[in-house]
Amino acid sequence: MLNDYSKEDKVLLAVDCIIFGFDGEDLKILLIKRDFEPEKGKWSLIGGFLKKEENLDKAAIRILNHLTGLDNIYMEQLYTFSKVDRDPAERTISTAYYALIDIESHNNEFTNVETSKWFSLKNAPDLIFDHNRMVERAVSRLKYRTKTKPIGFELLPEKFTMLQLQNLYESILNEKLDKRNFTSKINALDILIKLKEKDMGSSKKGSYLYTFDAEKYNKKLKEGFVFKI
Amino acid sequence: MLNDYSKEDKVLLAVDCIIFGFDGEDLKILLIKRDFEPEKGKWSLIGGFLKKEENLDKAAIRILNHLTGLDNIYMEQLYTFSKVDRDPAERTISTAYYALIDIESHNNEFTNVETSKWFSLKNAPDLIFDHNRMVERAVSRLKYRTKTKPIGFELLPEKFTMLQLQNLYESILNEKLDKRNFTSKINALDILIKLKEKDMGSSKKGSYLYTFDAEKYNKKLKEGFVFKI
DNA sequence: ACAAAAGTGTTTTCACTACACCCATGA
DNA sequence: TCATGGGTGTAGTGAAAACACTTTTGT
Repeated sequence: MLNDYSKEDKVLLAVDCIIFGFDGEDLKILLIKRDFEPEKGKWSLIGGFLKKEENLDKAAIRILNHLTGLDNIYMEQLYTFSKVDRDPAERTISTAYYALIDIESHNNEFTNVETSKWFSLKNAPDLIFDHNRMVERAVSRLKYRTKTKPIGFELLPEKFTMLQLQNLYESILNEKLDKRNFTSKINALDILIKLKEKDMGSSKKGSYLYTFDAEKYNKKLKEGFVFKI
Repeated sequence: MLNDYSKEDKVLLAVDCIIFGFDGEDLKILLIKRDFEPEKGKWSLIGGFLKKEENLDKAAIRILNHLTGLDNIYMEQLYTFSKVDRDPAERTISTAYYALIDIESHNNEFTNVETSKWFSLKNAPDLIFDHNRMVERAVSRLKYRTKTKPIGFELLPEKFTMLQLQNLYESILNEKLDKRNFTSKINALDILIKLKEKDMGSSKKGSYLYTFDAEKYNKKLKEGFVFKI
């Protein structure tokens, strides 16, 4: 006996992406103005539909790349949203992914999408469908992840100052941190390389630049190291 | 302009359930022997397909109820698995849910499914498709949740002893805990009611029974209390 | 010389860990 | 009376939090 799959309902499976960015000040998300019905003209996450011959991770990468031109971006599956009437036009299920990108380094690559815009999380507009809930869930996942994995660096340029890193963590966790405690905690992790180079942009004295040492981090992981902030 | 949803691929969306139970000794999962092709005769999670007019949570509840008769069970969405050839018979996506049930109290309700069986996690058989990966992910989610939410109580009878609770945490976290430290940590949480009643089954002295005080817990939550073990 | 941001240590506090003996009871 | 599991407290250790002054340099 073969189970009769053919009797079962098939559905459209969408993928929506919450794209986080950081400009040194605020945590931001990238939104687009929808240029088709339903909800034309309202702000929305970028999204698309899963194709039969790809898996969800691939679909998310494709959709992100298609709308932003970006490649090689940190992405993670978040949750699958399935309220029956979530899309008034048609029964769709949506698997949400979130992505972390460094705004500064990729600023010029966005020219092909005139309708997209970065919003500070705090004053982002209302979104279509259940996209607000998706963003909420993404934010809380991001909080958790940054405490337990070094994914924060995905949001920063390759070289960054300790203060930028602290600002990033403060934006994500939405709380003030103590400068000395933060610095010594990060230094204790021993996964950054302190460069000879200084960033002279923000002060007369200048502040040292750091990079994330992925190789060292992975080596430490294998030895049982646990990232924790 | 309307986006042309009709050009997009539709897929079968399955729901698979990892059902955890606890018998006072070991953490267990409920599996069924598949009685249809493909993979007939092999062990598998219980599953079914999403129907057009229900959301995933409802589908998971329906599937669990249909195969076990159980109702009012803690369930949580885990992850959506989408490898292209995960089901050799047909392109399906599967959203996994995990459920927590108290084996003792529901032991008799399983009579309608002769092909289902509880397995200790440690010596569970190999499962079909990507179900092993689903179980792995469920176990690690369960570990995290039990540390940060009082969901462990879902796996115990309404009344339980401190030792049962400790055994449960030891099974889930897969490590030995210190009896005195565990007891005082739990007592410090102040979310259990110590009953006058004793369980005389396991010793001559008898051990006090407790129940989870959901009302108190919710009240404390509102006041900013953070559950942490 | 002074303004403005960078950089740096110590003390206190609190949570977590390790650890061992008496109690109550049924047989 | 003794064997069995139940129940309980304290001291020590280590991580996190609180906290302020000196350095550098461009203007």
